[in-house]
Amino acid sequence: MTNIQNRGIHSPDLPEVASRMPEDETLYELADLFRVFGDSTRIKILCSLSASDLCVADIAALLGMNQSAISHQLRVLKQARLVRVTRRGRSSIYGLDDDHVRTIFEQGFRHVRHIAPGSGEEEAHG
Amino acid sequence: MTNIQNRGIHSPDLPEVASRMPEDETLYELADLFRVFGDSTRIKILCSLSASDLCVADIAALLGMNQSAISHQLRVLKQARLVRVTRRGRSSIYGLDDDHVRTIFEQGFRHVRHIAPGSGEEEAHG
DNA sequence: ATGATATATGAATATATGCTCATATATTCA
DNA sequence: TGAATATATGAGCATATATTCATATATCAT
Repeated sequence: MTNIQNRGIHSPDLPEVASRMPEDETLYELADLFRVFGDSTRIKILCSLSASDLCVADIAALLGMNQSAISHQLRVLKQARLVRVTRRGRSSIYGLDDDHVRTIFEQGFRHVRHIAPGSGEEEAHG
Repeated sequence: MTNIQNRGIHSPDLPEVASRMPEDETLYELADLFRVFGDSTRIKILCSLSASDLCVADIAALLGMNQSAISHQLRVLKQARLVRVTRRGRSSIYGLDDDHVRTIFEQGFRHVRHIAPGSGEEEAHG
């Protein structure tokens, strides 16, 4: 029989899918958030801070990078509300802003390690 | 010899932090993973696919973008193992690869909803 | 005040990346 | 077979971005 397999819109679910899409603004914010995680320097910084609050010089020393680069990236992280900063004398002490950061981080970790979420214990890097 | 407040390494935890840092390779993979989430087009694609498996043309129609752009991004998502593809006739049906994707995605959602909108500097969306 | 230390920031640059266009590949149907 | 449809891909361009360098700002010690 002349069964029409594919013409125009292919999935009958498409209107349903469209109706379930969040606001564009929300999706942009989401992409912005993940983009901040999507750089190895920032990942290393977040990973360090998940272990302990640290000043800029310590982070730079830990990562073997220059102070300016770290400071620039800390600004990005701060603007994204992923880290908070407290002035302490001459130093700025940075720390993770909240536990969402840790959670997102660890989910990504599980993914790259191919470990099922919510399964057994895992080395806490934070 | 007066009291030395800060010289060289500032945090006594620094060696401990260093010892807890994962392998560089792992951190690069983690950044690579998040970078894939860090684009609004790919986020929209993932969001669509979290509702239903879809062919390329449907995704393009849904997002109002041209087929080539979507295809290029689907390749990125496939290489990152965030989506899987099944050939069905002339169409390629894409779907989320596993539930990690959904979980990471939803954690991000919680974060952006948790942050008070408009309370910080924001960049242009891309 | 001066000098030393710690961090922040603007400009410049090199690289990365997303999109478009044109085209190639793959599949279905007449 | 050839036409039509669906997707994939390479090249080129425009934009974004991560780093470095130089320098500004802020704090502490003398």
